[in-house]
Amino acid sequence: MTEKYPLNLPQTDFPMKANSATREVETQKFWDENKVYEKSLEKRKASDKFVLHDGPPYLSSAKIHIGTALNKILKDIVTKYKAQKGFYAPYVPGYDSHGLPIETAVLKEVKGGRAALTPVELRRRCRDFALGNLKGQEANFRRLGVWGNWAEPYITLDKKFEAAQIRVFGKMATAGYLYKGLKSVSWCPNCETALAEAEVEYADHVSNSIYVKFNVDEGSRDKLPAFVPAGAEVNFVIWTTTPWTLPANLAVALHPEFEYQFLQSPNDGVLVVATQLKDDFVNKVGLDPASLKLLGTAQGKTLEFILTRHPFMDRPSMVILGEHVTAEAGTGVVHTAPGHGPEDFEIGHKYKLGVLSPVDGRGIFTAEAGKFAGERFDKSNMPIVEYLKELGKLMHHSTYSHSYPHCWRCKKPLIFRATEQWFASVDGFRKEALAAIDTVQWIPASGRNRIFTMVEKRNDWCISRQRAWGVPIPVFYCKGCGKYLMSSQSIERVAAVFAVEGSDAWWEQEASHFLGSNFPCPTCGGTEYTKETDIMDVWFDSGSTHSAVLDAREDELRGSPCEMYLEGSDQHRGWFQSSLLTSVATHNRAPYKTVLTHGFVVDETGKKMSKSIGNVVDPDDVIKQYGADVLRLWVASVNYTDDIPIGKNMLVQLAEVYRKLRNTARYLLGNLSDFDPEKDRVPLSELSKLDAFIVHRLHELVAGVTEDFDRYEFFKYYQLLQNFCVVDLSSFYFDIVKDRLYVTAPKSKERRSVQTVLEQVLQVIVRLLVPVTPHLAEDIWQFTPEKIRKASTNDLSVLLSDFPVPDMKHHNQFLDDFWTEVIPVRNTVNKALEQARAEKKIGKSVEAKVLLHFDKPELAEKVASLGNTLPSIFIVSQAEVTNAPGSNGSNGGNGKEHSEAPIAELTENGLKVTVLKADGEKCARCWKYSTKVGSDKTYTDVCDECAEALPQFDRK
RNA sequence: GCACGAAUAGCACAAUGGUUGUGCAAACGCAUGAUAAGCGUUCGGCUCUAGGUUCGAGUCCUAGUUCGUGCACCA
Repeated sequence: MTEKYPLNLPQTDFPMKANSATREVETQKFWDENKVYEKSLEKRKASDKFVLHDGPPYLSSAKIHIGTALNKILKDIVTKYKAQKGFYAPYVPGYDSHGLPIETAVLKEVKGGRAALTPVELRRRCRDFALGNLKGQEANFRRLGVWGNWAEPYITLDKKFEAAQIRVFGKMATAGYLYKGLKSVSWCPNCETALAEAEVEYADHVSNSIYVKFNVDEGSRDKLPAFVPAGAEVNFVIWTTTPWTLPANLAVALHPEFEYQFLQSPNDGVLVVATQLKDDFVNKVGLDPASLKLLGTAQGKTLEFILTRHPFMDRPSMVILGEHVTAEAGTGVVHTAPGHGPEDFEIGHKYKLGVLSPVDGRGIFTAEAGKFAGERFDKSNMPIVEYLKELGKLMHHSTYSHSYPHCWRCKKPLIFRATEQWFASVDGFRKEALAAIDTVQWIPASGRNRIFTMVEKRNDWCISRQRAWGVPIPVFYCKGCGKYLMSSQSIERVAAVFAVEGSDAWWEQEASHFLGSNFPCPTCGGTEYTKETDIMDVWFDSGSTHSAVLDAREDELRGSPCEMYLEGSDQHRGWFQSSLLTSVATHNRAPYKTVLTHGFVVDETGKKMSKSIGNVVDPDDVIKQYGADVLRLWVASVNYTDDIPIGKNMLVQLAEVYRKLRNTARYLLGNLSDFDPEKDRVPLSELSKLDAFIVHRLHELVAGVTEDFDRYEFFKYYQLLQNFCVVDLSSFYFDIVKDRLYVTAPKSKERRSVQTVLEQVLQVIVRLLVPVTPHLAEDIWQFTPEKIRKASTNDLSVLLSDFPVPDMKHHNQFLDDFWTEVIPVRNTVNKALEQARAEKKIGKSVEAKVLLHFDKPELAEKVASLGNTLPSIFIVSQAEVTNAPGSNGSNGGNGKEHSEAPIAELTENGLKVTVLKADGEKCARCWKYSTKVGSDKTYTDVCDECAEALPQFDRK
């Protein structure tokens, strides 16, 4: 194009295209090399702290998934914002490195399994595996733009961490909160270990449903009601969905208050079932109701102590009473196996039935199971059913779908198994824990009830695991008397060794290595010990971070309690709870002041993500295609308290918004290339109504987003910021002001006024972008002219800058009201112009002149008050208010009567807009139409304004 | 099964009990001096359903549906 006349076109090297794949990585390198995170801490080290304590992600995989990315990004948004607000806001990332899933994953690769390795070898492999995954996860996290102390993360396998954890255990032990006991616990036969409640999840499962007859023993005949005929065969009928637990059966339970019917059947003798369940039973089993004769009824409690014969084991099974028997399903006669159910265990204890648990750790029947010995529990369901059938004890067999407990790690069905385990007695400090919950701010507030009811109802915490990869339970057994040793001194000795040698020492060294040769047993005085072989539940590891990290790194993290824990809502039963319990047990306080939770990531249709459906979004792919900032923008755009959707469609839109933000910045930078704030700023009081309005809107924006960030409602920030950029700036202010920027003399006050506003906008926006899109913010900052950077803080990195503070002196209610009325006028004018355009009467709006006639004189006056700036508001060449006092010809019109006919007319909301062809000729420079074109002697094809401006341009 | 939460345009989010809105997307157009940009117009909603309170309900109440989360599960 011919550069005939000079213009002030935008000048900037800030690229329109983000090129995120390389540019973001460069930016991150810049932050690393310049130690921006460390500098931010240094700058704030004397300030109030805001410590967000990282919940450690589990190191079972080297790649993070989208939910983990979301979590880390949320944390980073919070810490970056708090740092900008002037807080000392360190972030120490952590990793959860022990535990069953890692051990299982490692063993999968070992030929010969567990037996092929010594515990120490196995542990070394687990360690390598975990640390390898750590590398991968760290790279993933850093690529997200998350800042923090990556050089010194915390890792639960760290020696000092382990020592601290042992000391937490010690404090709980000496407080009397830990004990060893025989209980029926959830057991994963696949993982060969006990599980805590938090590790159990329910999933649909198809079980065998069987009805089995328990024949009354001859010896108990006299205990039966009198109406039972002598010599009759009497059968209590139980229902169960786990045939494999029958070998462990020791009793049948009735409800003491239920009424039981004695039914004479044609082929099965006298059947005993609860009255309430009789119809259901008859129906399910397929008996003919007419063939049954009711002999009489008896209350459950009258039938206690009757002995029945176990259907296939040579022993009696006694009738006992229990309140846990329900009338919801089955027969009201409950098969009771104390070794395989918590309720059965308790009732068994009451009746002194003993505990029979004929299943080993791998789920294989032991010799106690008789003919089923050697069989895996789940493989023996059918053989047992077949056997019952053979014996004539089976009344009915079908399948039954219900939800059933599964191991949340390996996803396989669990069993209940009575074993000796270590427990933390939640009862011992439940009251304190509940009180501590109410000292915490839960966001959203429903989290409080969630954890409260969980803690209120939870049973003792089973903290022992029969595995190798973890921190050992630091307990010794006296060889002399067999009693266990768990004193503050003995535990401290373990901690001291671990701090130096790590917990491998437990497997490498003898007990004397810890206790010395003269540590007398408090019971018998013996000095020879063996070591406990169980390790601690990993939840105890991560539950100890408040001590092992917050307290242990007090210089850096200022100790427990910290300001915030921020995790997915599943952690109410996980980390939030384990941390709370250990913190309350040792310090009688919560380890956090605020707990913020988010929901789970789902696909765009609201479905859970799963590999089998193939709707999984990989954060890596998003970053490759769009960059980390777009992913971060996604995090900021959604209301994370509920399910959080993500998908292709959303990402495309987010990328658009990102581009809009980027181009907004590019416009600002381009038009500020020649602006020196020190010399060129125009005082606020001298700005036009339009310019001052944008400053006002900017102030409103800052006030709004500050509130949003303080409430952690980032999606509101996202909306506000986007609306400001699109509605206030791009389609309104930028569009209007372009002409002034490009056309007026470089140093003219009109142009400097706009630049004054643009500079303010830039200074604010670039800072508002920091928490969510730090790469973009930094990119903008690095392309900001030196003079403008100097005008604020001239920080090396924008991440070191302060968050803008809303400034009331920029608030202007008058202008707010004014433009609230005038902007709709502009919209109406746009519609009228569009009519003319649709009829091909005009192309650009500057080809038009508009006449405005208002029903309301006040509004006419208001609009007319914009004076000669009125045409620019509509981006037309001339605009007149025809019914405002004194408006005649003063608004860019030529004062003549309009000779041409209107090319479009529109009446709307009390405003009539008439569109005419613009008066005069097109100015060769500013492209507006003017009757003054040609009036200048030097510049013969331009308008008067251009002619006036041109001499002020430097000749090139 | 119980509890809690949610449901507004294709998508993301708004709306002190008072005319359902913003952006994106889509369609059409303008422009070509923010240019792999920009602007305009248009389209798009029985605010999940059914009742109720109210002068007036997206909003409050009741019941239900769907989704989600948590808890409990049948021995």
